[in-house]
Amino acid sequence: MARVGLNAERLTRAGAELADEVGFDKVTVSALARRFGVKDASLYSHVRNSQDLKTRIALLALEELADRVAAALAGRAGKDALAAFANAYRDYAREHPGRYAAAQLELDYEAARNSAAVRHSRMTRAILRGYDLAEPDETDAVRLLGSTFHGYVTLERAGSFQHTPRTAEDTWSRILDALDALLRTWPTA
Amino acid sequence: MARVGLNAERLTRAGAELADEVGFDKVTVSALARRFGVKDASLYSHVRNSQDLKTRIALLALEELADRVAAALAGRAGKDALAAFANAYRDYAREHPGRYAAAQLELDYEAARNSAAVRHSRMTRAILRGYDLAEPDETDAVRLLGSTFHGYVTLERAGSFQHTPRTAEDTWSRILDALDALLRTWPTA
DNA sequence: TAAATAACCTAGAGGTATTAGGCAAACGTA
DNA sequence: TACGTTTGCCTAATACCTCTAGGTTATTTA
Repeated sequence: MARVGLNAERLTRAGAELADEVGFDKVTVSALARRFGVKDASLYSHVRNSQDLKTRIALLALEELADRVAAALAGRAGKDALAAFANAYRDYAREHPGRYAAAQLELDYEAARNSAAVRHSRMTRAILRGYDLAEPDETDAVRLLGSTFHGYVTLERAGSFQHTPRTAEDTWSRILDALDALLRTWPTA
Repeated sequence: MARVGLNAERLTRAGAELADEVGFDKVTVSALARRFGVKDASLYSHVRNSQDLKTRIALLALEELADRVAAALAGRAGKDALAAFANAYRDYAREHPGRYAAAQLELDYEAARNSAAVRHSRMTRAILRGYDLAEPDETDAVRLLGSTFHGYVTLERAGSFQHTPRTAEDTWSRILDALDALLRTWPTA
């Protein structure tokens, strides 16, 4: 029988594409096998199980996203860096909804520790260097930015901003202004 | 055969409990049938299908959450109202993780329009009355608050804030301070 | 080129979603 | 109270999806 040449990496990539096409929750071992023209059982030589496959897609998405953010951040500082970071994040979510959803998968401690999630938090901290915040304010600000960006992207994708004439685009840009202003005048405890 | 006395509402409530116990994504028709000691097929007289069941749970959660927020908001204004709103939101998510996840389900336009989601956005606007923002700033602020609170609660539940000694509690309270300050001095375009 | 390895297959068990059709309990009514 | 109707729950059956065990064959390597 002709061999297709499967391996964990090809499966992960194809799984990510599938996620963007039909939604991360609809990525199944069966659907992926179908896409390669092989039987379901054949995939189990390459990935441990369905959960393992999903985790791999999540890790791939985290890496890709971190790469993009890193590229966007290069050579920028202050509000410029803030906007570049935020836009890289939002654009990725819009271009790759399935992958973005995958990146939200809850990883266990060990997996998270070794994932690009670490790069993400380091890069967020890097942005804040332009704003001169001492600990624990910096940690609080990291969490604020992470929450706001993630929350915004999630709500936008869910269509929550479609009920008023104000575009998601315009609000986004004003929110970046507002966060920049906030970081420059971070209230002391 | 003894009748258990099922109906859509009891199923929805039990489904919500199940969601809190085992996670919203693990709420299945089978699991719910098991819980009532009946066959899977029996549930289909009361809910159209699995999707319908999940939507009902989502709508229930939205109502409950709106009720809580409304109660928390009563008689408060300004930062007091902001904190009450935010805490009601976060507390609900912590007490009812499954229901909170359900409330995030993407509803179609029609369902959203008739759901408590409308009350939510009205209440968010009510908070902002204490801050004197004109349109479109008010809409932008509504979106900022929604994004930040939702994002924070989601990331906290995912364990994203467990990797540093700073508690999620402390950061939360500082973020409320920061948002309050930001709303009071919202930057003009 | 024979042995070892790896890639894919068949078979099958078990779980979930859903439809169709049946029987019996509960209810309304004469 | 008996009778018909409604409706709650059941059985049966189809269709996917997940995953394991064990086999066959293509490819690699000694």
